[in-house]
Amino acid sequence: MDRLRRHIEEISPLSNEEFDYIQTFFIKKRVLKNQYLLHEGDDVKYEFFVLSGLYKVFFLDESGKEFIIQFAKESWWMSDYYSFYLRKNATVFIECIEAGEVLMSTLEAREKLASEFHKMEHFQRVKLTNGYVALQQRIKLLLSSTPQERYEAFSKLYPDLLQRLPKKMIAEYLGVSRETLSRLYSR
Amino acid sequence: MDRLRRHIEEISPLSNEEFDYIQTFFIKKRVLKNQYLLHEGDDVKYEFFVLSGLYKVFFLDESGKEFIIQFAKESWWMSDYYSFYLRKNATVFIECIEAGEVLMSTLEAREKLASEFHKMEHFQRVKLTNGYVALQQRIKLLLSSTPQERYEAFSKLYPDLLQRLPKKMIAEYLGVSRETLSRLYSR
DNA sequence: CGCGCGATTGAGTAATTTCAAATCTAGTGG
DNA sequence: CCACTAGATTTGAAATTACTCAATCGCGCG
Repeated sequence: MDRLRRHIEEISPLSNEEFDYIQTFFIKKRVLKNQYLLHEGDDVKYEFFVLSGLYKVFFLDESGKEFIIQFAKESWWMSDYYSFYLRKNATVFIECIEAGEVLMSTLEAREKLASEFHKMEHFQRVKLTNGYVALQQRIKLLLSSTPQERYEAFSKLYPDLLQRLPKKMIAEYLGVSRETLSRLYSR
Repeated sequence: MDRLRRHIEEISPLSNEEFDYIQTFFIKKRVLKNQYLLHEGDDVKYEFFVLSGLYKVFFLDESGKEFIIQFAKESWWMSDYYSFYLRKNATVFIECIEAGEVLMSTLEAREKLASEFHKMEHFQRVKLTNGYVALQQRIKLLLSSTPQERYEAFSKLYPDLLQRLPKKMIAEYLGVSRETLSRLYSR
């Protein structure tokens, strides 16, 4: 829980009482390697805050090919946000790559915290702002760059994930086949 | 200004006094066809709220090829958000496609409104949430779909823009060449 | 030592891009 | 009203690029 507190306080400092209360909206869960936190078709009851471990959010096209929407490491949030906010069934999977622990919380919890504490609404707004900007950067890359440039951008942005992830998954995140990615190194 | 009020009140109802105050943070500007609201390299002083007209946010790669990040029509917001929030120089252009009017406001204004009114912070958070989800949907499309599917998704999502935009620009938004897009129709 | 998984390599194929030319369209001025 | 121009769209053909499929390699683990 301490990680959550530090994470929120980077943006909105909290009193002990406040954090004690906020805490009650989260449930801790241990997650094993290869375990699914969310499966296509499920109700999306929760979003997750990563305490430890590594996870991927991905989907499959009709032919079964896999595409990774996001990775999530320590102090990152993840869910199928489209379905979470719109209360639809999940269109994506969340799978654990490295075992660890997550905090789970519901949409009701998120909204209640935001409405009761201006601070928390602010925190969420700042996080979403950063997320929005990051997604727009990724769109720019997907639109305009070669596999080579995508890989370089990824390496610069997430040098740690480069170490922790099989290349196959990086390829699925970049939108390139693993063979093409592999051939980049040889040049 | 009325459009702005209605837009905010879809999410956060306001008293007349509140809106009168909020209004003071915006400056109205007339924009002519082909006029630039933002040019690569500029300070990004403002974000824009579209009262009328149609605009595109785009960038150029090294070879001068154009890619469109977003369109903006009535009641949409636009800026180079990366540079706006991080106070960097613009990496994109904003150009007017159909003449109209916009409201301009600064980062200071946005932050001040958010901190003074929980309501406005909430409004911004909701907008950002929707934006985040929309960008994630676009990423899914860019990763996994053929030009055909992208075009169909665009048509379903923005049937009105399909009418108002030259196909060339739609191609630049979808990340396909205009020739490829053109060949889709003939089938 | 051998199995299994991920990564690499090779060859052929499919799809899109690029470049060039032709066609079409809307707006302008005579 | 017509001719003209600029821009957009379409079409054709060649070139490029990444993909697919298959086979091989490399390494860690039982």
